[in-house]
Amino acid sequence: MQEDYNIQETESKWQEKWRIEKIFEANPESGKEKYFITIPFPYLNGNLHAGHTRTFTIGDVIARYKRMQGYNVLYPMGFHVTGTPIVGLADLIREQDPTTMKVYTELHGIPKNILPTLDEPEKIVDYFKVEAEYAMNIIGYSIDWRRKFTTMDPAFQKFIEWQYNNLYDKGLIVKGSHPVKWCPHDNNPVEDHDILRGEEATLVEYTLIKFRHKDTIFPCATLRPETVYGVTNLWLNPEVSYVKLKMEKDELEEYWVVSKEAYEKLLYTDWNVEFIEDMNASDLIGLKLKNPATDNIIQILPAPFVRGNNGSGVVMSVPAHAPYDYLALRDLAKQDLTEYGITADEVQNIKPIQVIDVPDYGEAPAAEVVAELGVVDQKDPKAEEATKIVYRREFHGGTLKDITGKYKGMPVSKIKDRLTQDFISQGIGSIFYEFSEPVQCRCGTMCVVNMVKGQWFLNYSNPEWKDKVYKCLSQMDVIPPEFRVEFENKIDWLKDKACARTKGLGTQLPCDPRWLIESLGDSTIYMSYYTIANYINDGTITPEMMTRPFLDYLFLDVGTAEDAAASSGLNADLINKMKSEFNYWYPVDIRSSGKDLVPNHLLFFLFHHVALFDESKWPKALAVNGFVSLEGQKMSKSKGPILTLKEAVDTYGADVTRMYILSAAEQAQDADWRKEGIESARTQIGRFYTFVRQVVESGCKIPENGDKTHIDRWIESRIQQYIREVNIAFDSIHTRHAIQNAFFLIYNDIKWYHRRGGEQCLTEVVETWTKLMAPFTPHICEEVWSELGHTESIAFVPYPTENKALIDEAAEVAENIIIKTLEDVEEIIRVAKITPKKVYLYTTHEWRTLILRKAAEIALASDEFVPTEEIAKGIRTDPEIMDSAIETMGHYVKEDVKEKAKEITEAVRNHVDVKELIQKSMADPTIRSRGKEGQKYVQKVANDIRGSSIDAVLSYLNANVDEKQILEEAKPFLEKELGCPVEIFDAEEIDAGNAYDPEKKSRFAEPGRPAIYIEQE
RNA sequence: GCGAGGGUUGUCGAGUGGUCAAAGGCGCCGGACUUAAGAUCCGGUUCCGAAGGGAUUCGUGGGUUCAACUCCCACCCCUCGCACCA
Repeated sequence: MQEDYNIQETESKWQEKWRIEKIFEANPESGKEKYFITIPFPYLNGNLHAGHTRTFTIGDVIARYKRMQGYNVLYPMGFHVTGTPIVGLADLIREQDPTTMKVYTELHGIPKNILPTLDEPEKIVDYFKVEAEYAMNIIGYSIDWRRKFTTMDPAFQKFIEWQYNNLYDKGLIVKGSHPVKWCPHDNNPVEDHDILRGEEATLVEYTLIKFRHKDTIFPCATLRPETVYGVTNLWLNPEVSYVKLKMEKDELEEYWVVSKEAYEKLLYTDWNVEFIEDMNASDLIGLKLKNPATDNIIQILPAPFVRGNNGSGVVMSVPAHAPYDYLALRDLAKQDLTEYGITADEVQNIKPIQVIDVPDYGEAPAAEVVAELGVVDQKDPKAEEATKIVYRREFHGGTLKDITGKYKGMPVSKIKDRLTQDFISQGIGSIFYEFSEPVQCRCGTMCVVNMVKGQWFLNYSNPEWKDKVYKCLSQMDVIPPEFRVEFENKIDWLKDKACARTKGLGTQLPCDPRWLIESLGDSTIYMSYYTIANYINDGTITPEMMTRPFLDYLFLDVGTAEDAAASSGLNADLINKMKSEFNYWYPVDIRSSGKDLVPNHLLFFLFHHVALFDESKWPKALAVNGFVSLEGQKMSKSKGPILTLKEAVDTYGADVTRMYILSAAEQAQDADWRKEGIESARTQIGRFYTFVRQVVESGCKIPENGDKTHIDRWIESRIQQYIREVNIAFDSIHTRHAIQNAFFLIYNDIKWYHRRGGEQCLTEVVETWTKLMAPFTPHICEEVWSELGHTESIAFVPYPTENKALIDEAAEVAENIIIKTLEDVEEIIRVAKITPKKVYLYTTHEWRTLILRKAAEIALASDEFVPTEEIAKGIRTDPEIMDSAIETMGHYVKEDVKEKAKEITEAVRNHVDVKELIQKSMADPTIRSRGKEGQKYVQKVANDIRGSSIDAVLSYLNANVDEKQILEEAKPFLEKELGCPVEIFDAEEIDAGNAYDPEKKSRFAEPGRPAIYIEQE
């Protein structure tokens, strides 16, 4: 073996071997179970970076693990190039934009003489696809490269056309309007990088409720449409300018009164707006109108807190639930309103109308919170706080009251969309969008929300479509499981999505070729394309052959092979062969991705699969991983900082990079890439190699007829635990936990084994260790594996599984006694600051073990006894508890579980109570003869068992170790470690007076814990 | 604001009711080895302690329990997403 492990040389050696032997080119094999794993293909507007490294490495490690488990694994890769960023990058390069030139030469590592030549999108794609493939090879990904493609390949575009034709025919592509951030000056949508101020702004959807006075509508914008049932009056601000407008949409023609600012905003909605006249607020205040939800007659009152630039400038007053309204009414009751023709009675007679039931509040939550906080009036800053509190409480805990009719009992948090839709269909509501904060374009103009009309949409809001997606999701594994609710929320949240563009690279929309298909359409079902991409790349299939009958037959089993053959010109047998390959690989077994893609790629992946494919082809599992930052800083492709995959591998090597990125954080968490961390990973790899080299050179092997020693049995037992943990961790993609067990913990035990003089299991243990690490660090493991005398690639060697026959509880209990005893002696030496001349160990009296046994017996004899770790399981499977849990719902579940847990715990405790233990113990003459000493120990045992799990006690008793013997066996080791002689006495020798025990330490001996006396120099 | 995740010992992070002063890595300190450095190995790393012990800790404040890092309530803080951008 090499004296020092040469990373670069060894890694490229194995990569070359893998490539030449084509071991990762996956073809269907009948009788062998397949595993199809995909990760989202990278977008090629830069080099692969640390974020890609993490996601792709997770995919590769799973692929390698599954391969070692015996699956036929397909791990393919393609390149995403559609959309605007690549076009934008080409523009920036052509313009020699300084930031871009700097970032792409210095951080993306593009040579200075090459970058300026990448001035067209196609050149950028051609450059980066080569770079990306190179990078993925030098890090050792086990990809089947015969299946690569880019989304601008003509054949792939035919595939996308086919997808959209099918979606269109199913009625899932529709025309409609949607709101965008818009600059009135540029007369264009503003993208995020065009925004000067308000980048964080989001579109807020208000419900507009139409209050009517004769033929004039006063539309109120609200985020809480349910409160319309509690409206007592409307508010207008006498200081604000109002206008009357003629509003037209579809067949509708209405007259609205809104603030002047609202008028400006309405111009960009899908209404036709015609200015009629200016209105004077004073003339409007006092008017009576009808609440469209309740038909109550209410009045318009003056309010200074109403802002013209917020919503429509017309505000509903809900004093029961809105502190401002409550306060304003209270303030108003003291004022003279005769100038508006409003009598004092009219104001004073207004009573809050409760709409929402909230726990802990009565009829008027707003009034209660106002009183609680001591808010003085509507100008008091505390009014804002009161509003927040009421809002939060009502939103989370509130339900609707009888007054809302058919909505009675519904939670406030769920009602908004339904109510808005119902109001719209009844002609009393509308939707109105507004920014969450002002947005200013780079040109200086304030932006508006513009409703773009006549746009093509994917009809994601379609309830039947959503239901199928829910169904699909419910049958899938989601890893980690917390993300399931995230997916459910996003499915719920998803509305129709514009799917056509005019800019960027892309495929023409077949139903309307003036448009390009939005680029996310490429990343929905392309995994199916991988299953035939090798035939496209080798020229068997040309783009012209990608006809609809062919693809329908191939992927959807629609039509016949003959039709498919006739339209494509392909041989029918060949078509059937491809079809069987597709059927072999599909569905996708797992799709693993960064969490940023949850609300888009991953969601659309599900939508498009359920829309097009048969249920048997729906994906099986989703895995989601966190981001990567660099030394605490967020990465940015276009501005930096960024660390490319290639740079990482060039500096540290593939194995180190792989191991580091997967051990830096657990899957769902964000990882921070730190130089310090990866450098330590590098030394770990070196340590691994050095250790294995020593083992190989020493040639230790279990002798044919050799008996295993205690320490051999111990290491074999320990290794089984790590094997089990690693497998469990793999199945839930806990890569960090897997590496902890497969590398660090195992290594620490191997060191201990070595230190204890173990050697005959070393080769066996090191082989297991190598196999466990092979998915993470495949190059060094291949190298070591061949050094260990194997000729086959480790990539297909069966992954270790737990061998229960090798678990040896007695060996572990015995070894723990030795470890603990050594630690105790060392601690005494340290604390007492003594230099030991000789160490004496005294094992315990049999009668103490007897007491321990009696305590355990008492506990175990009880019918109610449940070992601690079983308690939780027992509760979860108790049908009575589950029933009541389902009935009571929510947090009450936990109360029940808690009660039950208490009962069980109580039972265990009561059954090893002191009294019973004393009685049973004292019935035994051996113990009784010990008198007070015996009683004292009974007390202690009862206490210990009560205060902790008795599992440890049980395993000690089960192991039934001879302490004297195991200590004698470890004596040479202890003497070596302590650097002085060690002598061990058992209780019989002590009783017989044959033990040296000048300080009577032997009486402190307990089961599993020998007493210690250290003689000083 | 809404949704999701998270706040643990110098640091990165395990840990979901008892065996927890709390795994493992890193850093730091000390020792062994070495001509030396690195690597490697051993020990320590909250505080106190001349015998294996004790005290105080896990965002903040309350609560439940014989027992809480772990359960409940309230609050504070951090990260991500909120749409036509991939």
